[in-house]
Amino acid sequence: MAGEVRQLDDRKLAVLRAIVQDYVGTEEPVGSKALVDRHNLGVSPATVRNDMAALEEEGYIHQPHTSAGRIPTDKGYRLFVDKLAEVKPMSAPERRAIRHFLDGAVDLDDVVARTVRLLAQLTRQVAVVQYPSLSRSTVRHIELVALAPAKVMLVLITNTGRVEQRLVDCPGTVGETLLADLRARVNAGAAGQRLPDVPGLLDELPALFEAADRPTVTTVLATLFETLAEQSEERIMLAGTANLTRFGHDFPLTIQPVLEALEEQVVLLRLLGETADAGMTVRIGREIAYEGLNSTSVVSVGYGSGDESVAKLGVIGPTRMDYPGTMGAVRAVARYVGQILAES
Amino acid sequence: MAGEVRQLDDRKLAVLRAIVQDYVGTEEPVGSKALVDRHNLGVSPATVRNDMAALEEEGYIHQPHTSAGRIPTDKGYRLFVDKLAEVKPMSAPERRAIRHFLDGAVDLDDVVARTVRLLAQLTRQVAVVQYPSLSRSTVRHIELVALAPAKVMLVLITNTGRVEQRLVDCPGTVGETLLADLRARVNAGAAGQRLPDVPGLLDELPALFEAADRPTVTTVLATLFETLAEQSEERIMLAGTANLTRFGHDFPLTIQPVLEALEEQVVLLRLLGETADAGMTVRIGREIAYEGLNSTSVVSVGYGSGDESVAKLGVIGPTRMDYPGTMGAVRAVARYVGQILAES
DNA sequence: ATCTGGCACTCGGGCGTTCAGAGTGCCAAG
DNA sequence: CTTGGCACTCTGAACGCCCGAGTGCCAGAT
Repeated sequence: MAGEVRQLDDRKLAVLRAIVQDYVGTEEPVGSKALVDRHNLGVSPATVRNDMAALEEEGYIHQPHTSAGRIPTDKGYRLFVDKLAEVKPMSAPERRAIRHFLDGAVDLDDVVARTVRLLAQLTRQVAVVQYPSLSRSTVRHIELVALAPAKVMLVLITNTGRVEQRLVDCPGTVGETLLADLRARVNAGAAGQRLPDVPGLLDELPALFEAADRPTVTTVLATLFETLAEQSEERIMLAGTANLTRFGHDFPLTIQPVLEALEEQVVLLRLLGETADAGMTVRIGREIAYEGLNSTSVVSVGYGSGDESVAKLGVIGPTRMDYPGTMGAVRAVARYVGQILAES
Repeated sequence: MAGEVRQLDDRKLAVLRAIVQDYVGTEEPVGSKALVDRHNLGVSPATVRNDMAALEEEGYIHQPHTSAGRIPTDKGYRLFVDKLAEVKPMSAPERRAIRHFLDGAVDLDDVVARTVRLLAQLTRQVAVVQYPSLSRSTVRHIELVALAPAKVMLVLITNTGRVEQRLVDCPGTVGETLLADLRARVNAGAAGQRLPDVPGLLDELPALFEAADRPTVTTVLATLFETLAEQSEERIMLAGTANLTRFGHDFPLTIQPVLEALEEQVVLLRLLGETADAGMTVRIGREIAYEGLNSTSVVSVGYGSGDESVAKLGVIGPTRMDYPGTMGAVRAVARYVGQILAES
């Protein structure tokens, strides 16, 4: 275990930290002289050069050309994030601003919309917020509405305030009494339950109805289960794409695949889905499975109304990002959204 | 009236048309020689040069530098769109592809999502689709659900399949009978009516209830009217932002304000809102009120299930776009979406 | 009156050269 | 192990050059 890290004494780590900080600030390769000038390392440039050579040897930094400064590699950022950086807490005014900004929300859509904008603004990067997921939330109410003799509108309302509706084509005419009966029984069985648990709880239901009504009951239930299970309905919202213009100098090349990725809800969902349930997840450059995002980093975290997370949110930016600041913003926003959800 | 146009005989118009077409194709200023080579105009480059000088005099084209080719101005594109170009119909295979692509949609969200992606793909530009607007559609059903003694969930279902929900805090406990009564009366009065008409039709309603119930009734109705009126809930969906990378050579400058504009739902809504109700609207460059989009053009059109439009959709691209093709795609997509909506 | 070929002129952009500055690696001395 | 010194490398900006595309204008042809 000590094998690889043995090489890196404290000063080398300090040098790496300084390189990351400077590079993030200036966006330019950083040389030995600039380093000792801007951080008081207490040693000479020559010494720093030796350390840099060692760091490069180990693959933490790299120089674009001979006689240019050094740039951190993905591995360098990784070490920085894991060992060298602290999450930077938001300042009190910032926290107040966050709270104030989120407090005006009127419904779930609005909460998510405000959150994603806020996050984009705070981090000056691209923000992604997943809607509170169906699978984690519970049923608040299920409504059945007769629209036509053989058409029923199914409306599912969750505790997170989300509403899903489906049109059900029934095999035959549906009487109002049957509908009322079904509605009562479905709600009795499902209300307050977690969505994935509902099918198991209701599978005896058709047996309680008269044979003639059973086809209708099973049809409605099938649609309900479908709605419950439907992963594809997981929605996300994003904001801050204009911040992509600050990505780098070599423009169109970097930005195009990212824009493409951002349009693929599936990609974003998988991205957020890989977030660890507890704690913050940071993925850097090549660590990201999706190719188009290989030159970006993703900072994501779960948020939720209680102590468990119902959805994820995060930020996508260049690997050269301010990790402590970004992580601080992401964590703070996630907390406040959680509180807002808990209150409503 | 003939005053200004007298200058432009048929050949000059043909030259303008050729310039637009070539410039759109090559993205480079087009000179007199290239023009006669690629279009058989039957005259010499020198003649074309004279015509170009005249066109420039009139402000239809402009040259970036002495001794460069000509580029159409906004005014030139305007003339091209109004007088020189035909909407290019989709080919039969294209139409089939459109239909096929849209036919799989399962609900309104899906229809809109598919439409916007399709449009972005067809035009290789940024597509915008507005959800069928509340104000144009009619009430299919209004559902009231008691969630807690003094909390009622209001669900509004429109004929376009859209569902809006609101939580209502009532001044006192709400009995199930009252709720059922209210539900019946509200639906009796509102079902099938256009949304903006509903408040007028229901304003006598509180008088029909007992005095004790009236506060509850008015509260619920107020929320309902709010929901009906709420313009801010008009939603849009967009796709194809990755196509922005093909905008031009002078990158970040052009793209940033556009990305910013695209994130402002308000801007996009106003943009679509300015679309004429009938026919297609093309706005070019400076004609667009919003500054950030001054170097883009917008092609938009209304779509709807019947003969009247319930919402708008459109495409945003560089002023140098293939107008006939874009207009053809926009028109075709709008038609098919209308049909899909009518069927469902 | 209109078109055309010819001609002189302009200007942008590509290309090679030069030059300064930043940064390095290495070495020998502290 | 650190440090100052030194020679070396390489990029990128600046400069000048020239080619070619394109123009405007004019005089002659139709």
